[in-house]
Amino acid sequence: MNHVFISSLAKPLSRWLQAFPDLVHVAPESAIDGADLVWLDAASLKAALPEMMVRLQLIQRRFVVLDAVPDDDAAIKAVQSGACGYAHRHAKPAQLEEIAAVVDAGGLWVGPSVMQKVMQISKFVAREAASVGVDTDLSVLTERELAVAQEVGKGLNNREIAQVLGVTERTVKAHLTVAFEKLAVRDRVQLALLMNGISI
Amino acid sequence: MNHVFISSLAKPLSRWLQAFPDLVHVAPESAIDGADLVWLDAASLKAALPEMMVRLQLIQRRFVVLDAVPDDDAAIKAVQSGACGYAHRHAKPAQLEEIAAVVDAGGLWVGPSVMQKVMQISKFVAREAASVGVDTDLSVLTERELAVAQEVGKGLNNREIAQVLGVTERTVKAHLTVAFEKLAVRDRVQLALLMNGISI
DNA sequence: TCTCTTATTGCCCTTTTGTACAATGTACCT
DNA sequence: AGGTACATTGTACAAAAGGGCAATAAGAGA
Repeated sequence: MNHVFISSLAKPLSRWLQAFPDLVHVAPESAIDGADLVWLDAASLKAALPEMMVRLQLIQRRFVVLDAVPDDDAAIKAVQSGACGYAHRHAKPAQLEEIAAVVDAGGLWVGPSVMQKVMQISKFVAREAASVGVDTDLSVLTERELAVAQEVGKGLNNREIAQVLGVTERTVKAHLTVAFEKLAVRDRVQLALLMNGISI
Repeated sequence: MNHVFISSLAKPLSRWLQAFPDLVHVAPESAIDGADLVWLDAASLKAALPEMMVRLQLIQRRFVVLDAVPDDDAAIKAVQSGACGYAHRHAKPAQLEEIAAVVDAGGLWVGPSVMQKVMQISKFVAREAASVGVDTDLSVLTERELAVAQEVGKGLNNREIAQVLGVTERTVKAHLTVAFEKLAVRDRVQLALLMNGISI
């Protein structure tokens, strides 16, 4: 994993180096090509932070904000600006690695108190956001289960799916039974809707 | 680390065992003394889950909720009830281990979809213009046929639709038969997609 | 009044779906 | 070599969906 730390410091904190010996440390104006994860040092970036976050969000780059003060409100603001994590800049190397692992797995890392506040905010929006269609985690499905599910999403019946995939109808049913359980839907109608990004 | 899995299953899922070979698997009524981390299988615990969470929160025991449903509302609710994590019960062993590590480090673990919703809070308003949808000619349907079709579009089955509309299942079928013919679709799956603006 | 449409439901039937309980074979990993 | 996940298929069964035939009822209109 490729870590890029952005700060106005002369050199990165030793803790950062300890966690990621191969990290790249750059100034605010520098390019960040090829970075898997960007770490922003809010304490030294100061006023440049918001603009920096907007830029990273636009190019869909995952980033974590490191702050001198564990301020919940700042954390929420960071997450709303697209941050995948918010932590103390003096966090222990082990914790930094932890955060990197979580973010790499597609997760969001913030402290417990912050998370509760974030949850409060998102509670109201959750339903509406769901109606827009948030990506479902289809990675739980195997290749064949996914293939069958996609055909269901097109409106095909079992016989047609069997024909398309070159298997028997029984096999199609077997994949569907597992897919229903994994995606927690009741039947093919709900699966079809799910596959088209429609929340049930 | 001492893992205790609570479920109503006869034996733990193989994925759990793979992640934690030394796990302890117990029934809902059992004691959980000496557990470092408790995993609750929401899918099998069902209605007993909320009470279980309250109990664990009271004794300050760290716990993670495993659900068959990737439901973000449930995730938020779980965290608000004191859960340190919320994940899919079919999550891969590596992910379960990661969650355990995060929680052990005092963190909170939620999945990508919850994160996405949180991030979409600010963006949501801008996206409403995009939801226009292709207008199918639904005017050929009578009032009741349309009502039934709309419920199908939500993923309900005939019994539920009958209940909602206050008629018998037979009546629902009758309306559906006509609706299929008028809209030139074969079955309820295709109708459900059609009602959601998805071309077949 | 008589007709037409729509809504409703029953009985009975076929087809489709969905599951339970297996078994077989392959690939991969420890 | 043994374990596990995955894909595949079988038989058998239960549930749901779908439809044919037919009857009743309400409302709108010629």
